[in-house]
Amino acid sequence: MGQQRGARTRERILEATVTCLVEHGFASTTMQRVQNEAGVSRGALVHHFTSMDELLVGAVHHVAKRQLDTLIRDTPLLDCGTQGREQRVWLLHSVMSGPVFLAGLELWLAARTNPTLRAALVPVERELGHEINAALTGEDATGNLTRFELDEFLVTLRGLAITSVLREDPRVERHVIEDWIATRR
Amino acid sequence: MGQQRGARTRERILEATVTCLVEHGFASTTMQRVQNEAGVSRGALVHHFTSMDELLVGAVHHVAKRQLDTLIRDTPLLDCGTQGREQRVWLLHSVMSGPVFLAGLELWLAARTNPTLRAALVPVERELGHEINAALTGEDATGNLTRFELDEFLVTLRGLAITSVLREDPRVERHVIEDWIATRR
DNA sequence: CCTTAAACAGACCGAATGGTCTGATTCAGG
DNA sequence: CCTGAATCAGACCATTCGGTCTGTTTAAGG
Repeated sequence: MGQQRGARTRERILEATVTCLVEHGFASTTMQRVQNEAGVSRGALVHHFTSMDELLVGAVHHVAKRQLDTLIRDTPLLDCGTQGREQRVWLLHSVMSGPVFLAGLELWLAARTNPTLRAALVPVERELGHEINAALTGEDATGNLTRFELDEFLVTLRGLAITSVLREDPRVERHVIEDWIATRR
Repeated sequence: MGQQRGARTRERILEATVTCLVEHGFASTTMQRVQNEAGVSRGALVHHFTSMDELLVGAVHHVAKRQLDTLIRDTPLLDCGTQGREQRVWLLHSVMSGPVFLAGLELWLAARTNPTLRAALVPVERELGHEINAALTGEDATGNLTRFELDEFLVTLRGLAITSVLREDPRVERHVIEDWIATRR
């Protein structure tokens, strides 16, 4: 059972990192804040992540894992046909929104000017993209999206996320998504 | 003539701030870096912007001004009809991309967790939105966009910006925009 | 039980940060 | 020319940062 102890505090730390990213933003996510939020000592934090960059890389993987989890959890529920098509769109929206995605967004933008973070985020995001692609696109099952539709809709979802950062307006969000569905039927 | 001296260094500082935001990101945009980039002393920097928040608020206005400048510079060149419609889309794209917009994006996301920055950015962005709205939408001139189309396209542009942060792929960008034009004609 | 390595606690450090303070310099108005 | 406000220069400071280090606890294997 003791095998789990280290893994559990590691999880606590990563979860605390996500919380800090969401509540304080990337610039104010410090080791001090993370260890306070996680309720661990400096020694524990440093034992699992020897540097700040390493912690952030860990957060990248953690966020991707969380997103992938919700994806594979809800994928089996999808129908076929037009109805399933809408379900896919809203499933994507659920994966690409909420606190976890917000933390990912902070990391995403920070990765632009942080080489280490970028080197970690690019392949992770690529793989997540592949998973999404495998789950929601294809020509066999009716209701699936095309590859381009997927990429395009991901762009829209990112735009919605960054937009709603300053203006919290669920109606516009809903409207844009419904219009996206309507225009490519 | 001396009236201009202060204004000129102030401009240098703001321009340096934008440069730092683009090259190092929000988290690594420090007063030290800004004064080095601007080539001014700490005294000069502090004289014009008494705090970091004030500097960032100044940067917000500066970025908005720069964007508005390119907008009103190119607006008179617009045609009417279908052709003008495409021109409007690409004009919007030129306003919502490039280094200046990237700096704005850093400020935008940082404003989420920085109350001072948020309080400054929200009204500025609203006014810029009004200017864009007045210039490119309406029912009188053929080729103009509807209000909703504008909001929707701005979402797409923000999504493209955040997407191309990690994957620099002009073809996808171009493809998405052209598809946007094609689907709502 | 005993040993050993993993896991953790917390004091400590140099560097960097935002911000203050005292002077020097510039320059417009009288 | 003189005066005073605006502008700038740069030393200085308290705090916080990421990171190191030493010592203690925990728990698994022999």
